[in-house]
Amino acid sequence: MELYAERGFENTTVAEIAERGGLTERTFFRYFADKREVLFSGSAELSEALVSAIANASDSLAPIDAVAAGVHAIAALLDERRDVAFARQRQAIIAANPELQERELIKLASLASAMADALRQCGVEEPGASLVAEIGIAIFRTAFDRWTREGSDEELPQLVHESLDQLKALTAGGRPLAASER
Amino acid sequence: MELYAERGFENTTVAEIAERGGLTERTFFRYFADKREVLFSGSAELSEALVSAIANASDSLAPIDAVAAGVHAIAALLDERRDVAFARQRQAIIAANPELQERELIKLASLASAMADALRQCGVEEPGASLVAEIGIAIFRTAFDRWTREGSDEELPQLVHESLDQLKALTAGGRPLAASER
DNA sequence: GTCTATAGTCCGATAGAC
DNA sequence: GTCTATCGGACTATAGAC
Repeated sequence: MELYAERGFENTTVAEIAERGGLTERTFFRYFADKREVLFSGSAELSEALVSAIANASDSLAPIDAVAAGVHAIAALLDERRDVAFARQRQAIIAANPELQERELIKLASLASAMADALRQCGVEEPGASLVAEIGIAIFRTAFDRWTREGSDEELPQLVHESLDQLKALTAGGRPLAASER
Repeated sequence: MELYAERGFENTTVAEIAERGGLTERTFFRYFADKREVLFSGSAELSEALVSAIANASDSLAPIDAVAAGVHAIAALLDERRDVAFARQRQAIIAANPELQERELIKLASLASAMADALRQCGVEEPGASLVAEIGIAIFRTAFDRWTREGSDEELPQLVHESLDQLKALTAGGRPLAASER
């Protein structure tokens, strides 16, 4: 994090990271599959929190609300685990580099996939499970973006709640499409 | 495509691609930023179709239906441009390699971003514009996945329509969450 | 821990199109 | 004469094989 923040991700070599950490280059690659992965090591924990929250959600909840419970679990974890300043610095590093954005997106896709699995366990059928899981990620992304944006001082779980309400309003739909518009 | 399909993406060198194309390695890199980009060169065209469909959509449409019009435009383009067999082979190559999946995700994110811009032009406010754009991508992904899956013979625009209907049903929501469940 | 293939960049040369 | 396309070779860092 220090090196990436100081001189940027692509101007940092693995040799430099290893040196500052007091190990060899080879040992770095034993712990992290590649240079990007250092910034994403906490994602397995998020996935577990997400899945267990959905599994424990009442079956009487609509799928979208089960997803909301899962996203709230992630939000609570992030909100407590480390401060906003940390998340902001990390996001700034990622925003400055397309390779890191790619890695972030695939981590989020993996969260979506875990979420879809959990929903199927609760009896939600495909392709609904995958679809609503993607929507869960969209809610999370929107809330997280606002959380890390300078100037916002709301707490993450609250922002998640707001995004969910917005989603419900936005997807309510207006008049149906005429055939010519499809 | 041929080489990637024959021996896999990571077992193909740029030198081999260049040789089969009758150019040098250096020239390959003039046209494509990296080895992955060859598979994603058509995405700018999709983005243009998406944006202009949204810009031309009636302002009386709800945001979600404007997005639906955009996604339908992409679907129509893909459905006409090349056959399903082509899309299937391409998807199989991508599915076999995480690096390619990363690239695909960032291309889709770029589509979402273009869609959010177009929605803001039509007067949709943030963060709603970004949120509903993400949802548009989720609809597209779901429909496209089913389209390229072996055994399905429905046309892409029809699958998009089905995914949209599903989404509306799924996000309708059940009972509201109690505070303890958030 | 050592060794190596390969992606991708930099600098520069050349040649044809308009 | 300017612009653009191809090419050559040297170079570095990543990442994988052993």
